[in-house]
Amino acid sequence: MIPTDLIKGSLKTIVLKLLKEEGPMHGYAITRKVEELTEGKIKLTYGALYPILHKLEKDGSLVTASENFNNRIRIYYALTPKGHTVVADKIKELNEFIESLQRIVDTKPRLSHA
Amino acid sequence: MIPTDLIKGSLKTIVLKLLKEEGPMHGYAITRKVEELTEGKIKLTYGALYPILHKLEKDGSLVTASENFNNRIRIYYALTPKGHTVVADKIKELNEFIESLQRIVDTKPRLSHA
DNA sequence: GTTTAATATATAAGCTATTTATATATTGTA
DNA sequence: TACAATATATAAATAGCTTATATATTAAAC
Repeated sequence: MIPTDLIKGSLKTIVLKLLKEEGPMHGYAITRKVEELTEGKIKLTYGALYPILHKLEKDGSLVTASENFNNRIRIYYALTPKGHTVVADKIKELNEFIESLQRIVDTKPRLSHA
Repeated sequence: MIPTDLIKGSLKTIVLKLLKEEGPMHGYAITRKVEELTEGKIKLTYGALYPILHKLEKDGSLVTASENFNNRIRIYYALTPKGHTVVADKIKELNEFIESLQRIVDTKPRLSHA
C-alpha cells in the first residue's frame, strides 16, 4: 500500500474524476472503486471521504440524491456544471503533477558522476 | 504552478532522488535543480527543505560536509548507505503512486453511461 | 555610491488536509 | 449467534507543509 503522505492532496481530484467517469456514486461505492482501480494500493478512508464530499456539495460542485436500498440509506453524489469545470481543472493539475514527478524519477545519473 | 497540496508528501522523495542522481548537493542548489527539472512547476521552499534535510541527517540517511565558497557557507548533503536503501524504497513507492494516479486519470467513461 | 537581486542557511507560528477513533444501523454469511 | 460487509458520519489529533522572519555576502544595476 502506498503511504498516505504521498496520496494526501490528490484525494479530492480522485473523487471528482471518478464521479465524472462513473456517473453519480454513493460514498461507499467510491471507496470500493478506488481500491479496485488501484489494486488496493490507495485506500480512501471514510474520515477523509465524507468531509471531501460535504465540502464539494457546499461549494456547489456536487448535488446529492438520497435513495433507500435494502433499508440502507444511499446518498448519491453527482457533478453539477460547476463541478465539471472543477474536475477539468483538477485533472489538468494532476497531469502536470504526474509529468513533473516522472521527469524527476526518470532522471538518470550523469556520466561525470559515474 | 502545481498547487502545494498535491506536491505535499513527495518532497522528501524528490530530495533523496536528486541526491542520488546528482551526488552531494547543498540546499540552495537542490531548490534550483527541482525548479529546473520541473520547469518551475514545483518549487521547494526553504521552510520545507531544511527541516527535511535535518531530519534525514538525524535519522542517518544523510551526512553533511561544510565548505566555504566566496565567504558563503555551503553545506553539502550526501547519501549514506542507509540513505541509498531509503531512496530505493521511496522511489519504488513513488512509482507505484504515479502508476495508480495514471490508472485513475486514464479511466475513460463506460459506454453504458455514454 | 547605493540600492536591488541573487546566493546561502535557518527556525517558529500557523494552516489544513488528512488519520485515527468512535458512533450507529442493517443485511448476509458462517 | 456472531462476524463480515454494507452505509454514513463526526471529532480530536497528527504531520507536513506555508508564510513570515532573521541573518549575511556578492554581483549587478542605476
